[in-house]
Amino acid sequence: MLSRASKYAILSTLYLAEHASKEKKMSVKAIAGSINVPSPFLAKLFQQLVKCNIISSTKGPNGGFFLTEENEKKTVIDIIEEIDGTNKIDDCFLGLAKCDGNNPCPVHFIVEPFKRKIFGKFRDQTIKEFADEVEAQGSVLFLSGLEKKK
Amino acid sequence: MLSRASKYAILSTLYLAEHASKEKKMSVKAIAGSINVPSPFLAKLFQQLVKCNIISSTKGPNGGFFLTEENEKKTVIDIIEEIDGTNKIDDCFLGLAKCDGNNPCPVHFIVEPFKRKIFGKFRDQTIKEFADEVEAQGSVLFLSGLEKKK
DNA sequence: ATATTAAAGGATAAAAAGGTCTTTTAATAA
DNA sequence: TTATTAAAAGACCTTTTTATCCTTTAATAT
Ligand code: FES
Ligand code: FES
Repeated sequence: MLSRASKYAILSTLYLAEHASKEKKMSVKAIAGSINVPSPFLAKLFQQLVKCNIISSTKGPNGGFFLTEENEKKTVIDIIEEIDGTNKIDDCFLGLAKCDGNNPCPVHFIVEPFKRKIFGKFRDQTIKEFADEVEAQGSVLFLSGLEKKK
Repeated sequence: MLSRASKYAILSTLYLAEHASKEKKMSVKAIAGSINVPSPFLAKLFQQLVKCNIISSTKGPNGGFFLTEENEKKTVIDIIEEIDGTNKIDDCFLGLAKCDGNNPCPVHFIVEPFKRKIFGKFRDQTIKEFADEVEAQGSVLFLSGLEKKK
Protein backbone atom coordinates (compact mmCIF):
# COMPACT_ATOMS: atom_id res chain seq x y z
CA MET A 1 0.00 0.00 0.00
CA LEU A 2 2.71 2.43 1.00
CA SER A 3 6.27 1.95 -0.24
CA ARG A 4 8.97 1.53 2.33
CA ALA A 5 10.33 4.87 1.12
CA SER A 6 7.15 6.74 2.01
CA LYS A 7 6.95 5.01 5.37
CA TYR A 8 10.48 6.18 6.14
CA ALA A 9 9.55 9.66 4.98
CA ILE A 10 6.43 9.83 7.14
CA LEU A 11 8.13 8.54 10.28
CA SER A 12 11.15 10.77 9.94
CA THR A 13 9.12 13.88 9.17
CA LEU A 14 7.07 13.24 12.30
CA TYR A 15 10.31 12.67 14.15
CA LEU A 16 11.64 16.01 12.93
CA ALA A 17 8.42 17.69 14.00
CA GLU A 18 8.88 16.31 17.49
CA HIS A 19 12.61 16.64 17.98
CA ALA A 20 14.06 19.28 15.68
CA SER A 21 13.60 23.03 15.35
CA LYS A 22 15.24 26.00 13.67
CA GLU A 23 17.47 26.22 16.73
CA LYS A 24 18.20 22.52 16.96
CA LYS A 25 18.60 21.07 13.52
CA MET A 26 19.18 17.37 13.06
CA SER A 27 21.52 15.56 10.68
CA VAL A 28 20.42 12.69 8.43
CA LYS A 29 22.63 10.36 10.38
CA ALA A 30 21.10 11.26 13.70
CA ILE A 31 17.60 10.71 12.37
CA ALA A 32 18.50 7.58 10.44
CA GLY A 33 19.99 6.23 13.63
CA SER A 34 16.95 7.10 15.74
CA ILE A 35 14.46 5.73 13.28
CA ASN A 36 16.70 2.83 12.32
CA VAL A 37 16.77 3.47 8.58
CA PRO A 38 19.73 3.28 6.16
CA SER A 39 21.08 6.81 6.18
CA PRO A 40 22.13 7.20 2.52
CA PHE A 41 18.64 6.15 1.52
CA LEU A 42 17.05 8.57 3.93
CA ALA A 43 19.36 11.30 2.64
CA LYS A 44 17.90 10.84 -0.83
CA LEU A 45 14.37 11.00 0.49
CA PHE A 46 15.18 14.17 2.42
CA GLN A 47 16.55 15.83 -0.72
CA GLN A 48 13.19 15.22 -2.33
CA LEU A 49 11.24 16.46 0.68
CA VAL A 50 13.31 19.63 0.85
CA LYS A 51 12.80 20.34 -2.84
CA CYS A 52 9.04 20.17 -2.50
CA ASN A 53 9.03 22.19 0.69
CA ILE A 54 7.86 19.54 3.13
CA ILE A 55 10.98 19.85 5.27
CA SER A 56 13.84 22.38 5.37
CA SER A 57 17.62 22.18 5.59
CA THR A 58 20.81 24.17 5.91
CA LYS A 59 24.34 23.05 5.14
CA GLY A 60 27.48 23.34 7.18
CA PRO A 61 28.28 23.20 10.88
CA ASN A 62 25.14 23.04 12.99
CA GLY A 63 23.30 22.49 9.78
CA GLY A 64 20.71 19.80 9.31
CA PHE A 65 17.01 19.33 8.86
CA PHE A 66 14.05 20.95 10.58
CA LEU A 67 10.52 22.16 9.91
CA THR A 68 9.42 25.74 9.35
CA GLU A 69 5.92 26.92 10.22
CA GLU A 70 5.12 26.50 6.55
CA ASN A 71 6.44 22.95 6.53
CA GLU A 72 4.30 22.13 9.54
CA LYS A 73 1.16 22.89 7.54
CA LYS A 74 1.84 20.13 5.04
CA THR A 75 0.05 16.80 5.37
CA VAL A 76 0.97 13.13 5.34
CA ILE A 77 -0.79 12.86 2.00
CA ASP A 78 1.63 15.46 0.63
CA ILE A 79 4.51 13.21 1.69
CA ILE A 80 2.98 10.08 0.17
CA GLU A 81 2.17 11.76 -3.11
CA GLU A 82 5.64 13.25 -3.35
CA ILE A 83 7.55 10.07 -2.55
CA ASP A 84 5.37 7.43 -4.18
CA GLY A 85 4.39 9.63 -7.10
CA THR A 86 0.83 8.56 -6.60
CA ASN A 87 -1.36 7.79 -3.69
CA LYS A 88 -1.81 4.06 -3.58
CA ILE A 89 -4.09 4.18 -0.54
CA ASP A 90 -6.95 4.69 -2.96
CA ASP A 91 -6.16 1.57 -4.97
CA CYS A 92 -8.38 -1.47 -4.88
CA PHE A 93 -7.19 -3.95 -2.28
CA LEU A 94 -7.35 -6.79 -4.82
CA GLY A 95 -5.86 -4.83 -7.67
CA LEU A 96 -8.90 -3.90 -9.77
CA ALA A 97 -8.38 -0.92 -12.04
CA LYS A 98 -10.40 1.28 -9.74
CA CYS A 99 -11.93 1.00 -6.34
CA ASP A 100 -15.55 1.72 -6.92
CA GLY A 101 -18.81 0.91 -5.15
CA ASN A 102 -20.50 0.30 -8.50
CA ASN A 103 -17.97 -2.36 -9.47
CA PRO A 104 -16.88 -3.59 -6.08
CA CYS A 105 -14.27 -6.29 -5.65
CA PRO A 106 -15.09 -9.07 -3.18
CA VAL A 107 -13.72 -7.11 -0.22
CA HIS A 108 -14.60 -3.58 -1.25
CA PHE A 109 -17.17 -2.97 1.47
CA ILE A 110 -14.73 -4.03 4.16
CA VAL A 111 -11.84 -2.03 2.77
CA GLU A 112 -13.57 1.16 1.75
CA PRO A 113 -14.53 2.44 5.23
CA PHE A 114 -10.96 1.94 6.40
CA LYS A 115 -9.60 3.79 3.42
CA ARG A 116 -11.93 6.71 4.06
CA LYS A 117 -10.83 6.90 7.67
CA ILE A 118 -7.09 6.77 7.11
CA PHE A 119 -7.19 8.91 4.01
CA GLY A 120 -9.22 11.52 5.88
CA LYS A 121 -6.72 11.59 8.70
CA PHE A 122 -3.76 11.90 6.36
CA ARG A 123 -5.41 14.68 4.38
CA ASP A 124 -7.08 16.77 7.08
CA GLN A 125 -4.46 16.85 9.80
CA THR A 126 -1.37 19.00 9.34
CA ILE A 127 2.01 17.49 10.15
CA LYS A 128 2.10 19.69 13.23
CA GLU A 129 -1.28 18.47 14.45
CA PHE A 130 -0.38 14.91 13.66
CA ALA A 131 2.96 15.15 15.47
CA ASP A 132 1.33 16.70 18.53
CA GLU A 133 -1.16 13.88 18.64
CA VAL A 134 1.58 11.32 18.24
CA GLU A 135 3.39 12.85 21.17
CA ALA A 136 0.25 13.03 23.30
CA GLN A 137 -0.65 9.39 22.79
CA GLY A 138 2.91 8.19 23.06
CA SER A 139 2.91 6.50 19.67
CA VAL A 140 6.11 4.87 18.53
CA LEU A 141 8.17 6.13 15.59
CA PHE A 142 11.07 3.70 15.78
CA LEU A 143 11.15 1.18 12.98
CA SER A 144 12.77 -1.39 15.21
CA GLY A 145 9.52 -1.14 17.12
CA LEU A 146 11.06 -2.38 20.32
CA GLU A 147 12.18 0.73 22.10
CA LYS A 148 9.87 2.21 24.66
CA LYS A 149 9.15 5.91 24.76
CA LYS A 150 9.81 7.37 28.16
CA MET B 1 0.11 -5.18 1.43
CA LEU B 2 -0.57 -7.98 -1.03
CA SER B 3 1.75 -8.57 -3.97
CA ARG B 4 0.31 -8.36 -7.43
CA ALA B 5 0.98 -12.10 -7.70
CA SER B 6 -1.24 -12.96 -4.76
CA LYS B 7 -3.97 -10.64 -6.00
CA TYR B 8 -3.93 -12.47 -9.34
CA ALA B 9 -3.99 -15.78 -7.51
CA ILE B 10 -6.95 -14.82 -5.33
CA LEU B 11 -9.02 -13.43 -8.18
CA SER B 12 -8.36 -16.33 -10.49
CA THR B 13 -9.03 -18.96 -7.85
CA LEU B 14 -12.36 -17.32 -7.11
CA TYR B 15 -12.98 -17.19 -10.84
CA LEU B 16 -12.27 -20.90 -11.11
CA ALA B 17 -14.65 -21.57 -8.23
CA GLU B 18 -17.38 -19.72 -10.06
CA HIS B 19 -16.81 -20.81 -13.63
CA ALA B 20 -14.91 -24.11 -13.74
CA SER B 21 -15.68 -27.63 -12.60
CA LYS B 22 -14.37 -31.14 -13.04
CA GLU B 23 -16.58 -31.34 -16.13
CA LYS B 24 -15.69 -27.92 -17.49
CA LYS B 25 -12.02 -27.23 -16.93
CA MET B 26 -10.52 -23.93 -17.91
CA SER B 27 -7.18 -23.17 -19.57
CA VAL B 28 -4.72 -20.59 -18.26
CA LYS B 29 -5.28 -18.51 -21.34
CA ALA B 30 -9.04 -18.44 -20.90
CA ILE B 31 -8.70 -17.32 -17.30
CA ALA B 32 -5.87 -14.92 -17.99
CA GLY B 33 -8.05 -13.40 -20.68
CA SER B 34 -11.11 -13.11 -18.44
CA ILE B 35 -9.23 -11.67 -15.50
CA ASN B 36 -6.96 -9.61 -17.73
CA VAL B 37 -3.65 -10.90 -16.42
CA PRO B 38 -0.47 -11.86 -18.33
CA SER B 39 -0.98 -15.53 -19.04
CA PRO B 40 2.62 -16.83 -18.72
CA PHE B 41 2.77 -15.20 -15.32
CA LEU B 42 -0.54 -16.70 -14.27
CA ALA B 43 0.65 -20.09 -15.54
CA LYS B 44 3.54 -19.95 -13.10
CA LEU B 45 1.26 -19.01 -10.24
CA PHE B 46 -1.07 -21.88 -11.12
CA GLN B 47 1.81 -24.35 -11.04
CA GLN B 48 2.45 -23.26 -7.48
CA LEU B 49 -1.19 -23.44 -6.50
CA VAL B 50 -1.52 -26.91 -7.95
CA LYS B 51 1.56 -28.13 -6.11
CA CYS B 52 0.18 -27.03 -2.78
CA ASN B 53 -3.27 -28.40 -3.51
CA ILE B 54 -5.20 -25.15 -3.69
CA ILE B 55 -6.33 -25.78 -7.28
CA SER B 56 -6.22 -28.86 -9.54
CA SER B 57 -5.26 -29.50 -13.15
CA THR B 58 -5.11 -32.10 -15.90
CA LYS B 59 -3.10 -31.97 -19.09
CA GLY B 60 -4.12 -32.64 -22.66
CA PRO B 61 -7.25 -31.98 -24.68
CA ASN B 62 -10.11 -30.74 -22.51
CA GLY B 63 -7.54 -30.38 -19.79
CA GLY B 64 -7.19 -27.30 -17.68
CA PHE B 65 -7.76 -26.06 -14.15
CA PHE B 66 -10.62 -26.61 -11.73
CA LEU B 67 -11.35 -27.05 -8.03
CA THR B 68 -12.04 -30.30 -6.24
CA GLU B 69 -14.16 -30.44 -3.10
CA GLU B 70 -10.90 -30.54 -1.18
CA ASN B 71 -9.62 -27.46 -2.99
CA GLU B 72 -12.83 -25.64 -2.14
CA LYS B 73 -12.10 -25.96 1.55
CA LYS B 74 -8.90 -23.93 1.32
CA THR B 75 -8.91 -20.28 2.32
CA VAL B 76 -7.72 -17.00 0.89
CA ILE B 77 -5.08 -16.92 3.60
CA ASP B 78 -3.75 -20.21 2.26
CA ILE B 79 -3.33 -18.55 -1.13
CA ILE B 80 -1.61 -15.49 0.28
CA GLU B 81 0.77 -17.48 2.43
CA GLU B 82 1.65 -19.77 -0.45
CA ILE B 83 2.27 -17.04 -3.01
CA ASP B 84 3.76 -14.30 -0.88
CA GLY B 85 5.61 -16.68 1.40
CA THR B 86 4.40 -14.68 4.34
CA ASN B 87 1.25 -12.89 5.25
CA LYS B 88 1.91 -9.20 5.06
CA ILE B 89 -1.60 -8.26 6.13
CA ASP B 90 -0.39 -8.43 9.71
CA ASP B 91 2.45 -5.99 9.14
CA CYS B 92 2.43 -2.53 10.65
CA PHE B 93 0.97 0.00 8.23
CA LEU B 94 3.93 2.32 8.75
CA GLY B 95 6.57 -0.40 8.71
CA LEU B 96 7.37 -0.88 12.40
CA ALA B 97 8.93 -4.22 13.21
CA LYS B 98 5.69 -5.47 14.66
CA CYS B 99 2.14 -4.26 14.87
CA ASP B 100 1.42 -4.17 18.52
CA GLY B 101 -1.00 -2.32 20.77
CA ASN B 102 1.73 -1.87 23.38
CA ASN B 103 4.01 -0.10 20.93
CA PRO B 104 1.51 1.38 18.52
CA CYS B 105 2.53 3.38 15.50
CA PRO B 106 0.67 6.65 14.93
CA VAL B 107 -2.14 4.95 13.00
CA HIS B 108 -2.28 1.61 14.77
CA PHE B 109 -5.71 2.10 16.30
CA ILE B 110 -7.22 2.97 12.96
CA VAL B 111 -5.54 0.12 11.11
CA GLU B 112 -5.86 -2.69 13.59
CA PRO B 113 -9.67 -3.11 13.48
CA PHE B 114 -9.56 -3.28 9.69
CA LYS B 115 -6.83 -5.89 9.75
CA ARG B 116 -8.80 -8.01 12.19
CA LYS B 117 -11.85 -7.84 9.97
CA ILE B 118 -10.20 -8.69 6.68
CA PHE B 119 -7.88 -11.27 8.18
CA GLY B 120 -10.84 -12.95 9.85
CA LYS B 121 -12.71 -13.12 6.60
CA PHE B 122 -9.75 -14.53 4.71
CA ARG B 123 -9.10 -17.12 7.36
CA ASP B 124 -12.59 -18.26 8.34
CA GLN B 125 -14.35 -18.48 4.99
CA THR B 126 -13.54 -21.34 2.66
CA ILE B 127 -12.91 -20.57 -0.99
CA LYS B 128 -16.27 -22.13 -1.78
CA GLU B 129 -18.11 -19.95 0.73
CA PHE B 130 -16.23 -16.90 -0.42
CA ALA B 131 -16.98 -17.61 -4.07
CA ASP B 132 -20.68 -18.15 -3.36
CA GLU B 133 -20.83 -14.85 -1.55
CA VAL B 134 -19.00 -13.13 -4.38
CA GLU B 135 -21.55 -14.50 -6.81
CA ALA B 136 -24.50 -13.56 -4.60
CA GLN B 137 -23.41 -9.95 -4.20
CA GLY B 138 -22.29 -9.62 -7.79
CA SER B 139 -18.76 -8.59 -6.93
CA VAL B 140 -16.35 -8.00 -9.76
CA LEU B 141 -13.33 -10.19 -10.43
CA PHE B 142 -12.02 -8.53 -13.57
CA LEU B 143 -8.80 -6.65 -13.12
CA SER B 144 -9.72 -4.20 -15.81
CA GLY B 145 -12.51 -3.31 -13.43
CA LEU B 146 -14.72 -1.94 -16.16
CA GLU B 147 -16.82 -4.86 -17.25
CA LYS B 148 -20.26 -5.26 -15.77
CA LYS B 149 -21.46 -8.58 -14.50
CA LYS B 150 -24.81 -9.56 -15.99
C1' DA C 1 -0.52 -45.86 -32.28
C1' DT C 2 -0.41 -41.06 -33.40
C1' DA C 3 -1.38 -36.28 -33.56
C1' DT C 4 -2.97 -32.85 -30.79
C1' DT C 5 -3.66 -30.36 -26.87
C1' DA C 6 -2.68 -28.13 -22.57
C1' DA C 7 -0.04 -28.10 -18.31
C1' DA C 8 4.81 -28.60 -16.05
C1' DG C 9 9.42 -27.29 -15.81
C1' DG C 10 13.17 -24.46 -16.16
C1' DA C 11 15.92 -20.72 -17.88
C1' DT C 12 15.88 -15.80 -18.76
C1' DA C 13 14.74 -11.07 -19.12
C1' DA C 14 12.84 -6.58 -17.92
C1' DA C 15 11.37 -3.37 -14.56
C1' DA C 16 10.92 -1.49 -10.10
C1' DA C 17 12.32 -0.88 -5.48
C1' DG C 18 15.70 -0.44 -2.23
C1' DG C 19 20.22 0.88 -1.04
C1' DT C 20 25.32 2.73 -1.53
C1' DC C 21 29.17 5.68 -2.70
C1' DT C 22 31.78 9.64 -4.29
C1' DT C 23 32.13 14.35 -5.56
C1' DT C 24 30.42 19.07 -5.26
C1' DT C 25 28.36 22.96 -2.95
C1' DA C 26 27.37 25.99 0.74
C1' DA C 27 27.37 27.48 5.47
C1' DT C 28 29.99 28.72 9.52
C1' DA C 29 33.23 28.53 13.30
C1' DA C 30 37.99 29.34 14.12
C1' DT D 1 40.13 33.33 4.80
C1' DT D 2 40.57 28.74 5.72
C1' DA D 3 39.24 24.34 7.59
C1' DT D 4 35.41 21.93 8.72
C1' DT D 5 30.96 20.43 8.56
C1' DA D 6 26.76 18.70 6.59
C1' DA D 7 23.55 18.69 2.74
C1' DA D 8 22.98 18.31 -2.60
C1' DA D 9 23.82 15.96 -6.70
C1' DG D 10 24.51 12.27 -9.45
C1' DA D 11 26.31 7.86 -10.68
C1' DC D 12 26.01 3.14 -9.37
C1' DC D 13 24.80 -1.34 -7.43
C1' DT D 14 21.67 -5.16 -5.50
C1' DT D 15 17.56 -7.50 -4.69
C1' DT D 16 12.90 -8.42 -5.47
C1' DT D 17 9.03 -8.52 -8.29
C1' DT D 18 6.91 -9.11 -12.51
C1' DA D 19 6.85 -11.15 -16.91
C1' DT D 20 8.29 -14.14 -21.06
C1' DC D 21 9.89 -18.07 -23.69
C1' DC D 22 11.08 -22.60 -24.92
C1' DT D 23 11.28 -27.48 -24.12
C1' DT D 24 9.25 -31.58 -21.93
C1' DT D 25 5.53 -34.38 -20.13
C1' DA D 26 1.05 -36.29 -19.93
C1' DA D 27 -3.70 -36.79 -21.28
C1' DT D 28 -7.05 -37.84 -24.93
C1' DA D 29 -9.52 -37.84 -29.23
C1' DT D 30 -9.01 -39.86 -33.69
S1 FES E 1 -13.02 -2.29 -5.34
FE1 FES E 1 -11.52 -3.46 -4.32
S2 FES E 1 -11.26 -2.34 -2.52
FE2 FES E 1 -12.78 -1.18 -3.53
S1 FES F 1 1.65 -0.71 14.92
FE1 FES F 1 1.40 0.23 13.00
S2 FES F 1 -0.43 -0.63 12.32
FE2 FES F 1 -0.21 -1.57 14.26
